[in-house]
Amino acid sequence: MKHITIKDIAKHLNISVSTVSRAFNDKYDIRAGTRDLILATAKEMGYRPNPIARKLIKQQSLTVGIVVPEFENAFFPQVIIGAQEVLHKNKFQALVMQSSESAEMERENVQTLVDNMVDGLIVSLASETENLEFYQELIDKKMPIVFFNRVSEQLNTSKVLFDDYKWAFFATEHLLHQGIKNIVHLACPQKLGFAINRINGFKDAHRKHNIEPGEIIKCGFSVQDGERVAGELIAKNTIPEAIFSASDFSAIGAMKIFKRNGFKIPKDIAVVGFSESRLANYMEPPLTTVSQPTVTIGQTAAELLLTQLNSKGIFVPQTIILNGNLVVRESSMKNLYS
Amino acid sequence: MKHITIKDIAKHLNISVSTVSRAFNDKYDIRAGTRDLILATAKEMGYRPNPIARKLIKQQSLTVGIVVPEFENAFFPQVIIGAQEVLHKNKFQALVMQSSESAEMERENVQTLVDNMVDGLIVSLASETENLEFYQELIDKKMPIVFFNRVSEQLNTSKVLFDDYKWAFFATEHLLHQGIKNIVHLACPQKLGFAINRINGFKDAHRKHNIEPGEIIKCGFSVQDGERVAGELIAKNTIPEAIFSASDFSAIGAMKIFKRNGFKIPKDIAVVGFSESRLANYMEPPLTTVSQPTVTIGQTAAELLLTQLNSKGIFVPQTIILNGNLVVRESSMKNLYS
DNA sequence: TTGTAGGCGTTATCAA
DNA sequence: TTGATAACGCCTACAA
Repeated sequence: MKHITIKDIAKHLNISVSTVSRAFNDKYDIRAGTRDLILATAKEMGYRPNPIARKLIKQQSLTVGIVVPEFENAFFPQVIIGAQEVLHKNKFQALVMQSSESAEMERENVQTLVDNMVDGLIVSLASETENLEFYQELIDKKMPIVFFNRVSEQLNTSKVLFDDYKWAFFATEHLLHQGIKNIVHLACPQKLGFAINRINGFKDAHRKHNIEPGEIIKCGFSVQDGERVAGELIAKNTIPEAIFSASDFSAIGAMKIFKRNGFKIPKDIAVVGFSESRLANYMEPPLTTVSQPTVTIGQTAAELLLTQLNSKGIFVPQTIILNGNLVVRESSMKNLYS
Repeated sequence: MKHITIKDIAKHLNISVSTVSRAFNDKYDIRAGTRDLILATAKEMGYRPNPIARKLIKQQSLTVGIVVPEFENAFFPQVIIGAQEVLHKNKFQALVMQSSESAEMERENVQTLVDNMVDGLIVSLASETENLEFYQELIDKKMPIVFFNRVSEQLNTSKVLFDDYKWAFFATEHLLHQGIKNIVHLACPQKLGFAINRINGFKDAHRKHNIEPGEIIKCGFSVQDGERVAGELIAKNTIPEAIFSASDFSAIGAMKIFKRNGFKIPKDIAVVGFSESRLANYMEPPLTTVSQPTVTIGQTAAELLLTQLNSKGIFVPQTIILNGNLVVRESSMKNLYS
């Protein structure tokens, strides 16, 4: 495809390319008349400045790379929308890449973005693999990076996090307050930094109420994982009074199996999920879950990155911990029926 | 961030930049020894070819732009994953942009991608607005574009479509076969090309069985739209024996309201959705729906685009219509209970 | 206020 | 087989 260039306009108007260039960069001296003429004919000829050429010469791209482990679930797309919104307002463009939960693909993606001269990166780690040196090297080379949600303690950058401890605590307490004493926790893979925070929240809520915490079962993120665990509990005949799951999907899977085996939710087993999924509100019964401020996470990450980009010189990484809320629905309201 | 360049290597090795360049482009004559030396030191120095500079001189970017109206739902992300897979195998990179269902933003996105010298575009229209001339101009300028899912008949390009007519027909027939005679269709916004195909499938299935089609109600894509319509049906006391909805979400909303008002699904009202959402299988009862081959749609679109990119010279646009299947679940099996 | 010329990191055409 | 050199489209001293 043929692109109109600054040269075409210069030739057409019989002036020099630098004058044309100046018309598109206000900061230079140029007669208003000629500028208007240039702008007008440029528009007429369908000229658009070539960002590629600009990137090359300015050594900055006005582009930010966003790398997420997946965008199959609602969480990351919403974060991306938040980030894009802020970036767009600040004349920045977002390049989005997803890593399909693969550390290798994540590395490739980041590399591609760096090669393409992004000015900064917003990243959520696919997993806590050893490729941290790779990030450390980038950071050493002064590449601004903001991590969110899935971060590493070892990397000294700005971060946007959710207060997993607190909301796991509250979610657990919400069950304890109803007099429930036997809660099983379906925990996320421990590789993910927040898993331990959710576990600690679960434990400490019990401690506060002087109740022995129930079993903590390792469990994946998926519906299938929840189904499997519920199946095992039924097989062992160790049915808890409540389930607090670190993911909505495993909660939903567990709920499905329990219901299929004749248990009533929440009467026999109360269920609380985590990380408000689109499904939660349409479950039977609707699922109580912790809602994270997804869009705000994205906005905040973008803002932190822009701050860093604008701070010529010294910059101190910040960690921002965002708040959420517990969306109480029927699945956890045991005393409705008591 | 400082990038190592071809010059740094040339200086380091005391050779010319052209020799270094050649080492990275096999097709040129270069002594194996020097090439290996260059490649080795390049690696050591952390050099990576700058794709930006390459794009500029080669006038091709090995990059494809993908523009979708949204990626909140599962559909588009899956299509994107399919497209990325094929592109990646062919050394192409995908730049993904979403338009939040806004024609204006879509135009901006496409423009940005074109400015960034993408070699081609894969697009699903946000809506059937008048900005079609914009696309027509691009097509006239020889920009390869493949549309999918939401397309326009006016644009003569390759397209990837789903056989909406056929599957609406089958879905309707699945209800009629059970002896259901009074089916209401919740139709998509007519602006979307496939809405009319689904409506025609619905009508023709009735025609085949010599049954008068039930009411066709205009309805949006969302859960709320389905809730509203169900509410209206209840208010008017015109409860159908079945609902065939052109979207899973409106089906789910309708189901929710019907259930809340004491109707049993599928006993009182059978429900069929469209476009397999992640929720469908976890509804109560699980929702019967038409499943589209999302990943294949993306793969096919990418393949069509690559074909066009490789076809130096004459190229004839193709339209590929993909097949799906009806996932029958409990929500539509009325005769289970009769 | 405008033009000339050099350069951003590559590739490609010539000579050598 | 290698090296100068001119592009690609744009920006920006410096000169005019």
